[in-house]
Amino acid sequence: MRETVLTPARPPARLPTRSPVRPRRGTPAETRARLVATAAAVFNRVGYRGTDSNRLARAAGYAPGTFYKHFPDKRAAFLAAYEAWVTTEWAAIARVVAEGGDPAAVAARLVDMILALHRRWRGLRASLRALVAEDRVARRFYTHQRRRQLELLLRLRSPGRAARRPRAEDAVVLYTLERVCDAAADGELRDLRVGVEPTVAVLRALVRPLLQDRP
Amino acid sequence: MRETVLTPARPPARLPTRSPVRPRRGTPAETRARLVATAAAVFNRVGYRGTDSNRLARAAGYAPGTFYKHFPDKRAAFLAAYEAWVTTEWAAIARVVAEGGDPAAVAARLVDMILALHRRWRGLRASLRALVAEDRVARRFYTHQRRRQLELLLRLRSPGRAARRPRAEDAVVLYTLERVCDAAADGELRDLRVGVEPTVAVLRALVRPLLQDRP
Amino acid sequence: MRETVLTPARPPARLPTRSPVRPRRGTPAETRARLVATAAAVFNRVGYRGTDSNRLARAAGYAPGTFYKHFPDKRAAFLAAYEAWVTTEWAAIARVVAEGGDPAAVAARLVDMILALHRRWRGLRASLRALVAEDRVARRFYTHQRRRQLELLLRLRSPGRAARRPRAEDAVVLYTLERVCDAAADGELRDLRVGVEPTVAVLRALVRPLLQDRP
Amino acid sequence: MRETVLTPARPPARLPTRSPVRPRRGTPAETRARLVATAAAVFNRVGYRGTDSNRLARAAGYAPGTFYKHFPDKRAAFLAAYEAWVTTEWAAIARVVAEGGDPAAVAARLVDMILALHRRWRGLRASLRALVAEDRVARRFYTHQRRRQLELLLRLRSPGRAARRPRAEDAVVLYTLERVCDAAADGELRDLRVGVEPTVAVLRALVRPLLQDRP
DNA sequence: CATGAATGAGCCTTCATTCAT
DNA sequence: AATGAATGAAGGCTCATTCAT
Repeated sequence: MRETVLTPARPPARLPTRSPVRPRRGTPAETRARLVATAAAVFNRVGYRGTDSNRLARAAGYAPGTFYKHFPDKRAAFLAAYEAWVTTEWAAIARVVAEGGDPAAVAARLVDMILALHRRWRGLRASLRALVAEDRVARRFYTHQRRRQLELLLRLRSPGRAARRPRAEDAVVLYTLERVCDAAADGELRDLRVGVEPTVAVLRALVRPLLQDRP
Repeated sequence: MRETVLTPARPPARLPTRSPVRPRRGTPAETRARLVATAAAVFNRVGYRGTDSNRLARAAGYAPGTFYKHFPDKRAAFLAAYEAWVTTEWAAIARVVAEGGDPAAVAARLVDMILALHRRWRGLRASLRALVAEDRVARRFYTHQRRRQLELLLRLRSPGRAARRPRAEDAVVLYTLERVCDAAADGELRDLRVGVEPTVAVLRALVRPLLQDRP
Repeated sequence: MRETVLTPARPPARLPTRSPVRPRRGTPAETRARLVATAAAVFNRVGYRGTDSNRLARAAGYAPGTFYKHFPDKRAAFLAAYEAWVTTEWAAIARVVAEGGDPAAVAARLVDMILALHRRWRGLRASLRALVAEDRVARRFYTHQRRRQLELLLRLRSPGRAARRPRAEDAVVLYTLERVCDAAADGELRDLRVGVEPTVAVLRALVRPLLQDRP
Repeated sequence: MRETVLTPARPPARLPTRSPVRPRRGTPAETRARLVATAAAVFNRVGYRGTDSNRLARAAGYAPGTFYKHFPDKRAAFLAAYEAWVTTEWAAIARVVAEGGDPAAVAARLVDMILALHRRWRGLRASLRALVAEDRVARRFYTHQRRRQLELLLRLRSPGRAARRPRAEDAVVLYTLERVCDAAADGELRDLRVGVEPTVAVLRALVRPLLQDRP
C-alpha cells in the first residue's frame, strides 16, 4: 500500500473558495454562490460562533443587507455551506468507487479521501457538530443529509439489486467513519496517543465489507 | 437475551440533581456541588446556550456573583458537570464488569447501561459536543477525559498485564460506542429508519472483544 | 329612527383598490394611481410600519425602483393615499348634504356615512394618526386637509353667505366627530362599555347645528 | 374670567424629570423611577421613534443592559411613562375639583389645567397617539387607562350615588377634551385660524355639565 | 461567604433608498 | 419608464462578567 493519509492519490475535493473583492451586481445565483463559498471558508476558519452575518457578507464583498436577501438567517447560510460540502463529498466517493479496482484498494482510497476531506474542512465540520447538537432545525437538516448518504451507499454497493447487508450495520459504519475521521482531523487521536496509520487501517477494514454484498 | 434497551437491568446511574431552593450559606464545597448539580440538570434540559450564568446561579438558589466565586466562567461549570458525568459513567462500567458473567452477557449489559446513560443525559451530551466542537479548552478537557477512559478500559480488561489488543482498535470502538449511543439517544436512528435493537446488537458484538484479550 | 350604524343607507364610498398583478408600462399617471391605490389598501391592512416601500411596489406589480420614480419617499405615498381618502370623504359628505331633507335626517345620514368610512379605513386612519403624531411634514399636510374641510363645511352650510357660527365651535365639532368615529371604528367604545348607538345619537345632535346657521 | 390658558392658576403638575448623571447603585425601584422619568422627558422631547433603548438608558445615566433589567422592551418603558402621566393628570383633576367653587369656575380651572398639561407633555402625548394607533398592546393599555378615567369621572361627580348622566355623553366629552387639547397643544388650532381662547370657552361649556348631575 | 445591581461590547436584523442597467 | 441587486446606518436586545456592599 503506497498511499499515505497525508498524500492522497488526488487532492481533496474543494468547495469553491471566496472571490477577492467587490463583486457587485451579478445574478442572484452568482451572489448566493459567492456568499455560500465565502461562508464555508470563513466558518471553516473561525467557526459558526466566530463570525456574524455582517462579517460574512463583508468577506464576500457585500453589505450586510445583501446577506439577508439570500438567507433568512446565519444558520441557513451555514446549512447551505454544509449541503455543498456533502454534495462534494459524495461526488468524490462516487468517483472513487467508479474507478474500481479490488475492494481492499477501493476501501483504502475511500478512507484516505474521506479523511482528507475531513481534515480540509475540519472547522466547518466542528461547527456542524456544534450546531446540530444545539439546534433542532440544523439537526433535522443533518439527519436528512445522512439518510441521503445511506441510500447513496446502498446504491453504490449493489446497483439494481436489493442490499443484503443489514441497514444497522451500514449505519454504524457510517457513524464510525465520520466520528473517527473527525477525531483524526481534530488531532484527538494524537492526544490519545493513538497513531493515525493504524486507525486508518481499522477504518479500511471496516469499510471494505460495505463495498460488496455478503458472500 | 431478555434485556431490552428500554428496560435496562438497573436504572441508569444518576448525577445528583438540583437541590430545590435557597440553600444559602454552607461550606464552599457544598455550594459548589449544588451549583454543579443544578448546572448539569439545567444544561441537560435547555442546553449550554439555553441558559446564562445568572439563571444557573438562581436555579441553584444563589445570586449571580456567587457563581463566579466558584467558577471562573460558565464553561468551567459545564466542564465540571461533564466531569461528574464521566465519573458516574465509569463507575457504572466498572460495576458492570465487576459483576462478571460470560463476556457476551457483560457486553450486553454494558451497552444497555451506556445507552441508558446517554439517553438520560442526552441534552448534556449534546451541549458537550457543541462546546467541544467550538472551544479549544473544552476540547482539551474532553480529550483528556477520553484518555482516562482508554486507560480505564485497558485496566478493566487485563488487570495487571499489558494489553495485547492494539490501542487503535480500542479507540475506534470507544468512538463508535459513543457516537452511536448519542445517535440513538437523539432519535437519529429512528429518522434514519434504522432500528435501535439491531443497532444495539451490532454494538454488543463490537464491545465483546474489548472485554478479553485476544485468544 | 330606521337607519342603524351598521347598515348605512349607502355603502361606504371606496377608494379604488389595488390592481391585481404586473401592470407594467403605462402612463406615469396610471402607474402612480396604481401605486397609490395599492398603498392605501396595504396600509389599511397592515399599517404604515407594517410594510416597506419594496413590498408596496411589489404589491402594485412594480419593482422597488419604480416606487421612487413616483414618490420621493414612503411618507409621500402615504400622504397621497390619505389625500385621496379625504377627497372621497368630502365628496360623500357633499352628496349627502345635496340630497337634502330635514336637518335632523341629514345629520343622521352624515354621521352614519362618516362612521362607515372610518370603519372601512380604520387601518389607514390609525396610521395617519401615528404619522401625524410623529412627523412634522405629515402633521402639516394633515392640518392643511383639515382647513380645507373647515372651509368646505362653511360653504356647505351657507352657500354664498358668510357663516355666523363661530369658527371655534365648528372646529370642536369636527374634532369630536373625527375622534369619536375613530374610537368607534377601533372598538374603543366597546372596551369602554359604551354603546355605539347612544354615542351615534350624541354625535348626530352635535352635527345638526352645523348644518344650519343659528336661528 | 381672570385666568388665561397660558398662565394657569397653578403650574402644571410635573412628572419628576431626569436626574443628571451616574446614579449607580440604588434600589431597583429608584433605578426604575429614574428610567421612567428620563424616558418621559426624552420621549416628550424627541418622540417614541426619536430614541432607542440604549440612548434612553444612557440619558438616565445607565448602560443599555440596565434598561432591560427593568423593562421587557422600549414600549413597556413608554407605557410606564404614560401611566405616570395619567396618574399625575387625574391627581390634578381631583385636586381642582376638591377645591370646589361654583361649577363654571371649576370647569374653567379644569380645562385650563388639562390644556396646560397637554402643552407641557405634548411630545409624550403625540407619541402615545402614534403608538396606540400602531400597536395592539399599547392600544389595550390606553383603553384601560381611559376606562379608569371614566370611572373616576363618575365618582368625582356623584360621590356615593349612581350617575344619572348617560355614559355615552361622558365618553364623548372626554374624547373631545382630549382631542381638542392635543390640537391646541400641537398648534393645530393656530394653523386652522381658530383662536385658542374661544376654543377653550367651548370646552369649558362642554365640561361644566360633567360636574353636576342633571337638574 | 454571598449579594445583585450594573455593565457594555456586540450580534442579528430591517428597510428606506440608490443606481447601473 | 422600469428594473432589482445592492446598500449600510441604525436599532433592539442579550448575557457573561464585575464589584461595591
